[in-house]
Amino acid sequence: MADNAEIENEMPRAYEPGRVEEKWYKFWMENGYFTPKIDKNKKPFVIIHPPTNVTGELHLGTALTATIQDIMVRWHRMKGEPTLWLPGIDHAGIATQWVVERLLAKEDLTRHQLGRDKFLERVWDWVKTYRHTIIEQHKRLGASLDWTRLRFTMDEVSSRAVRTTFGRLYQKGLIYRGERIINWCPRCATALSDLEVEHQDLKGHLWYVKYAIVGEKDKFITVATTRPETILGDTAVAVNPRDLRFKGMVGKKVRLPAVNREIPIVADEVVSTEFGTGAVKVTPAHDPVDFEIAQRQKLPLINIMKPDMTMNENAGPYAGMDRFECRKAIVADLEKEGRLVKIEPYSHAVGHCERCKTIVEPIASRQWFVKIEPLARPAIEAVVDGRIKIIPERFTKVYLNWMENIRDWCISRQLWWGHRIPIWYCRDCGGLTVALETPTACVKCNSKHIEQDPDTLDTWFSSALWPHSTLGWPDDTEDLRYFYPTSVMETGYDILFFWVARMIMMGIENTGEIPFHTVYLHGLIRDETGEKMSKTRGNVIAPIEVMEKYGTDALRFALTTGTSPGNDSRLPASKMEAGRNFANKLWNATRFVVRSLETGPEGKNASEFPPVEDRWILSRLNRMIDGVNGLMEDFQFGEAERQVHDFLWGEFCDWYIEFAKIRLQANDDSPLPVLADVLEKSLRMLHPFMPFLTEELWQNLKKYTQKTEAGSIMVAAYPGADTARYDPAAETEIETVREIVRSIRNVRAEHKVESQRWIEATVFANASRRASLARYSEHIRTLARASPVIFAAGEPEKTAGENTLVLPLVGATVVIPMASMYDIETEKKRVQKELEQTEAEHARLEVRLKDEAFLARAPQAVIEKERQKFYTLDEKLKKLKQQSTRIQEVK
RNA sequence: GGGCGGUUAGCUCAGCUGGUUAGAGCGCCGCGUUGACAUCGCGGAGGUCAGUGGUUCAAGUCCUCUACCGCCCA
Repeated sequence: MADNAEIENEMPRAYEPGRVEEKWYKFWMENGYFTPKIDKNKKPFVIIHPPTNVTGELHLGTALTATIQDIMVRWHRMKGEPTLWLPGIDHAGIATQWVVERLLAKEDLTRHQLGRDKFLERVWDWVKTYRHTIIEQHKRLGASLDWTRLRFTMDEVSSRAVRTTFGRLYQKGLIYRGERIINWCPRCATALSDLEVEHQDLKGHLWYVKYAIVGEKDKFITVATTRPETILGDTAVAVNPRDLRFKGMVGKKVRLPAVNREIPIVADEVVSTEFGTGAVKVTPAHDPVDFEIAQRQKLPLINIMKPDMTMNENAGPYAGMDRFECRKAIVADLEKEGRLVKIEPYSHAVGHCERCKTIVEPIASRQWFVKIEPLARPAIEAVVDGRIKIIPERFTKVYLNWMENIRDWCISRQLWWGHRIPIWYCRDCGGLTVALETPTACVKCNSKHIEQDPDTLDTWFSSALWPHSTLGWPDDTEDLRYFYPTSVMETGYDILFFWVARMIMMGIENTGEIPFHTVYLHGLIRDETGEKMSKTRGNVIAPIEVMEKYGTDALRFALTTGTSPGNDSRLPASKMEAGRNFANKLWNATRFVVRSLETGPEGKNASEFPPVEDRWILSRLNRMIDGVNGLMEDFQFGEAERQVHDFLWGEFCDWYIEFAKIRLQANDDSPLPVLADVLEKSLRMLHPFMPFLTEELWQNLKKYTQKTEAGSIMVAAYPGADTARYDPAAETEIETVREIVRSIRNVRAEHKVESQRWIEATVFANASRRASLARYSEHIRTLARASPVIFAAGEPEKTAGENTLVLPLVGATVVIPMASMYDIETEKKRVQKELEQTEAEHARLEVRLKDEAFLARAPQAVIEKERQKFYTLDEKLKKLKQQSTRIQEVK
């Protein structure tokens, strides 16, 4: 086993993440732990990392994605499964091209001046730099990705998968070229798919414009529009056939203002009688609904805009104006001509480019589309029949709803950066050649005059293939055979349609199998005030800065602890602090254990009959292990992490270590093996969440415990619960001890006893309990600062002297004679309050236990539990009542 | 217009298939540097679980309706 990572001899007083993180990542890499060994007898666990956008620095969303995936992957790896986590980077067509164009702009250059090839060279340069950054940042996060299998969406293998898929779909008739309404982003100068458009309600106006009816003097029909500039592209006016207001109008013609074109009035079911006047203008080249009307009514399309959204020659006098300028101009003209009937304020949803937020223009254009319905059908089935499970479950409905109403996918982009469409047009015969390898001649006529389609494919086309293309598809590789179908697809719920849905469709289409059996969707990270983080808002937290300030494990802890799948979460600094504090707490607990082991070798004095506290912590440990394993299986990582945290801090540190100190200080080494064992197992439990810290501590501990062969905690076994260690008797007993200690601490605090002062305590309990509790007199003495601690039999209320505090507990009664610190008023209040609380609960239980329905219908175990509770409470209540009466007499 | 989620302590959130006196972190109040840890310890205050009606022996948890906030789709 490699042993090239150094542990410092002396552990510093505080955890310093900066000193250990890099060292361990290097150690893991050098030992090849991230690369799985293919073992045909074992079922692998596989996560294909959804490719990270190459334009960005690591942001919190990617940090969260990586952290959750790393948790799953490290956990499965520790369970001994061959585990593959495959990293990927996405070329991000539009975003990357934009970034590089902006860089060029600083040199006063455009991509057109540079030319396609030179431009692509520049993009590649840029991509290489940022690809490196992203990789380094993932390493910094501790992500145990198999870097030997790193893939980029534009590399050789992925590109071949893209071309192959395109070719197959084309041959099957599922890819076609057609003139349809697409979303045009004038800023990006490309078509977008429907998914890449964000709808936003904008306050605008509704203009009522009257069109003159041809051949009928002074007769008009009035239409309402939110976009008067599109009047120039109208090819009809449409009304609902059942709308009596327009009876007799259908078939007549109207004359368009501004361009003086004659267009028909048509009847179409789709027209709402509620909207505007009931008559709408039809601009088929600039509106999806109008486009459909035009298809049905056989109306011509008139495109009135150029790609940069200035008006073209069809706009007549308005040619050359920008679309918004044109709107103003045309409204002014209509007004002048008296054609404007009225203007109403009106808000409506306007599409914006998801990338650059520019208002998109719906425009009829010739583009490539995927006929999606045949692909969607099997993808729907896979989820409906449960082969693919979505977590959290509620997103199943969202997925199905989208899938069932899916529309054809516009896949061509007027970009240079991306997978160029593998279609060649023949200048001679007009035929199309679709090819895997760049062809030299037309397949139809063998002409050499062929030219490749200038456009590229939607970036999401290549990411849709990701789960199989990364494993070598279309080749029949060993990786593909062994690792596909993969296990889990983990990503944010905002990517459900972009990635997950399309991966399922394409995975099934290309391989005949589902790409993964589980989809795990996490929520979005918001800032302290609940706002979505964005560069424009300036509220972005850089993960690197957080890692530098608090440590990587603290960030991972903050991102995941106590969160639940699919729910958004906020990330205030206090959460990072909590992570850092926990790391430091654990560091110091380990430091204590390690130091103790240095002086007393482990196991030397291991007792054959371990003290109850040892049995207690082992019982608690195994219950925690059992609970955590169950939660992990159930994908409840946030809750699992919280339970490890609570056990380590609240039980191991707060109580067991304190108990252990008592024996250690008496030169009894017997707690050492328990300290080491519980800590070591807990570290393993925590490792998937906080990998750096746990490795550093585990290696420190390992010097004194030779139990494991593993060279690293990340390949040590994930603990399973040893139910033989469950020990209810020990748990009850220690709970009583803790209760006694807490009760004494409580009165000390309430009565403001000086911390240095020792107070007497007498513990009353029944004989058997007394015998076991007596062993804890030293514990109670030390932890509650009580001395002497006396154990007594009999009725505390009778035995106790006048000037005493009586603290009735569930397992015992503590009596404290403390005349010196006695504050009768405080004590009266305390007793009164406790009496009230106990009475309320007592009454509640009494009612329940008298309820025949409860006795008849509740399970026996529940009834018995409630009855026990009632008895102990009843006893406590009696004691409290006596105490209350007694205390009222004291002046 | 259709759908989904949220509403639990001052703040941010857990609370799985209904069953201890509803938890955590932060904040707040009081005390405290005894050899793991002040990035800490001990104690405490603080909640009619948004409202309404119902199912049940039993509801924060299941169902109905309502209000407010947020998101997705059209």
